[in-house]
Amino acid sequence: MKRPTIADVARRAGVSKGAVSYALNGQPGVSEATRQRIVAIAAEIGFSPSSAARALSGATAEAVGLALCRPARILGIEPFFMELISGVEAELSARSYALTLQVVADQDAEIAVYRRWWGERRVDGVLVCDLRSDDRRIPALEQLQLPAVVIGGPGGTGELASVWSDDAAALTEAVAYLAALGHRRIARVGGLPDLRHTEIRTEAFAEVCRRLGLVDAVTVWSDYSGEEGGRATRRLLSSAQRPTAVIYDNDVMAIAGLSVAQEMGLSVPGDLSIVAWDDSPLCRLVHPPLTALGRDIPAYGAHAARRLLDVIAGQPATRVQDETPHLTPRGSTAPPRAR
Amino acid sequence: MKRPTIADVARRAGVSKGAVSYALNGQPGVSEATRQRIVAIAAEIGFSPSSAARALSGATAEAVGLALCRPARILGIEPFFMELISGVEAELSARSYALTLQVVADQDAEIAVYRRWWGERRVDGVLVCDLRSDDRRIPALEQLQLPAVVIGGPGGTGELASVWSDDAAALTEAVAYLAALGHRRIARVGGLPDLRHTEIRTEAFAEVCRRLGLVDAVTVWSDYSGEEGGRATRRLLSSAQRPTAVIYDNDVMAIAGLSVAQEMGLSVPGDLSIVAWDDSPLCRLVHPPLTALGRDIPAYGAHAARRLLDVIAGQPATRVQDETPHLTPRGSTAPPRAR
DNA sequence: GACGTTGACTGAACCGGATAAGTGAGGCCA
DNA sequence: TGGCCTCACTTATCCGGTTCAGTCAACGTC
Repeated sequence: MKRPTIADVARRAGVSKGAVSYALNGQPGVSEATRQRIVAIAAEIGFSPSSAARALSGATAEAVGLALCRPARILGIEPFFMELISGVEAELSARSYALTLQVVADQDAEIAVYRRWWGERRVDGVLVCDLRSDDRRIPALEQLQLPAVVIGGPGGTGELASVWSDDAAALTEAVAYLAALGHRRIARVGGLPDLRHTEIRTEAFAEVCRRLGLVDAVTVWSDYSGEEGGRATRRLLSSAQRPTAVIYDNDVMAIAGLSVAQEMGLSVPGDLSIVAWDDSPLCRLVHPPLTALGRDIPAYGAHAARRLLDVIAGQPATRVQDETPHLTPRGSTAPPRAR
Repeated sequence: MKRPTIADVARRAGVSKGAVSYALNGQPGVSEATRQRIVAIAAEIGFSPSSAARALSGATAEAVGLALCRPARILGIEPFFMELISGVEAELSARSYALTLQVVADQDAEIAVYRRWWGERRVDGVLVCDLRSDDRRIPALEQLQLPAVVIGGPGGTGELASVWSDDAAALTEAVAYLAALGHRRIARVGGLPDLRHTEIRTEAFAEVCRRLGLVDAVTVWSDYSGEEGGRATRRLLSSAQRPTAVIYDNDVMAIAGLSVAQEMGLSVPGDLSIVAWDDSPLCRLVHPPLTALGRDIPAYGAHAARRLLDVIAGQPATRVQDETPHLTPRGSTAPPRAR
């Protein structure tokens, strides 16, 4: 089917292309009667302006990009990204912006994608996930002058705009809660150690444990996968002075940990309390349901998308704080059993 | 930063825009020496052709669209879509096609998105998920003449190209396996009843149960969420003649079902065998690990993407079969305990 | 040496919009 | 009645590529 162009609308309305453009974009320069006639004709023949042509003259692509740097296996199982995308998308499509997605293998590939997208004028800006400590993408984006919003921080985002949540406060709340229940040996299974938020959580964990006098506080690192989470748990629970509570950096590892504990004959929460980060519906699926640090991830994504549109519109690149994750106690935490 | 255009390259090379275009696209019309000089200059100043300008003259957007019609909550928790997207993306980015994503509320919104994308020339084709029985999107796409590949079937895809997997055979295999273990009362918790593949599985389930003489075969419907899956399981297990095995249409519901069974004091697999559809890593996280009908979902997505690019290139719209899901027995299935 | 052929390029048109500059009719005012 | 302004348009240009139709020099050919 031949797709109608602005010239088709103009011909049927008996006016020039320019008049049609003014009419459909709400610009002055046409009478109200003519505008309505043109709008009606456009609707009738199903005209929508070519985004390419519009981008070419208007210089705006009406699209933003999101590059994801995780293997398919982990992307699939972690609800985080899909929920984030849903939120981003809801905000974007409300303003008829498109979302362009790409999965990349590493940071260099990601930088190359940004460079290409910007060169091709395919996107007006990008959202940056998985902020790392000393992240090479930040200077690259600054150099390109590609509008961007970093999802993560605080800190390490250079001159770029960012949206961050206070993971340190959330972790502190979780540790304080466990300590109040009577736990003295708390361990943590962290995510990828070079992610900035892992670093932040690790520091906060050390700090609060020191403050509360919890001496055996140990952090082990993992890669967010269930396999690794399970292995880390097995290692922790096999040690001489095994912890009475474990905090996991995502829900998938927490579920794997729960499974390992039960397999080793430990009762949860009797022998071991478990706290998960990222309160997805998964946490309520297992038995006992997991105490979790949750937040509204689609809202987080929507927030970031909104900020990106602001930055694209020329507003200053600020660092704004999103909701702090809050603890939802469920069946997986209880006072430690006296031994 | 000012982004370089073809004119910048032409100026520095001392040739016309046309020559640059020929050189970079491997067209005849420039000498090999000049071509190499132009390519070197383009690389040096970091030129990548504007996708908008190219789309405007070449009439191809170098992008394909994917609209997802599920609430954020379910999109997030089901690994299926994210894995599918990874696979699609891998195939597309290898040919430097972009993927444009949109989450929609319902079929009408989805049709409107297709209409807009096509009108705006934003995409060259689309992938269609979640095929329904008597799907309104099919005639709409046919009418638009928008290149499309339906992920689903067989049947109900009209004149459109499709990639499908033989769910009926897979379900038959699972039932036969349970029957061989000695199960006589097998139930099934299905997904959304108006999805085509739910229908196909339901028919296959009825058929194989009839053939094997399993009279109490009952199917209940759900919405793929853990809550609903758990509720359905509770209902099934509370009935007078409770089943000794349940087949779930996705892994999330299976995990919820496992949890409900254990909560009701039933042992899995002693009192109840469980089979999950979609063998994501989740199935190996829980205890006991779930017997599952799995397949390579990223490969499925890649396959569909490849077909879409073929259709865009003008090849005939065929219906091709992908891998049939295969059963991986794990700890959640065993012969029924004699009562 | 006149003629056709080929190769290597240039110039210009075109894609479909946005938009600045120009035009002509009508109204207002002195 | 002439001059000026505003309104409602039209015309022309531009965005950055692709591509077709020339142009022009070098070459081979009889």
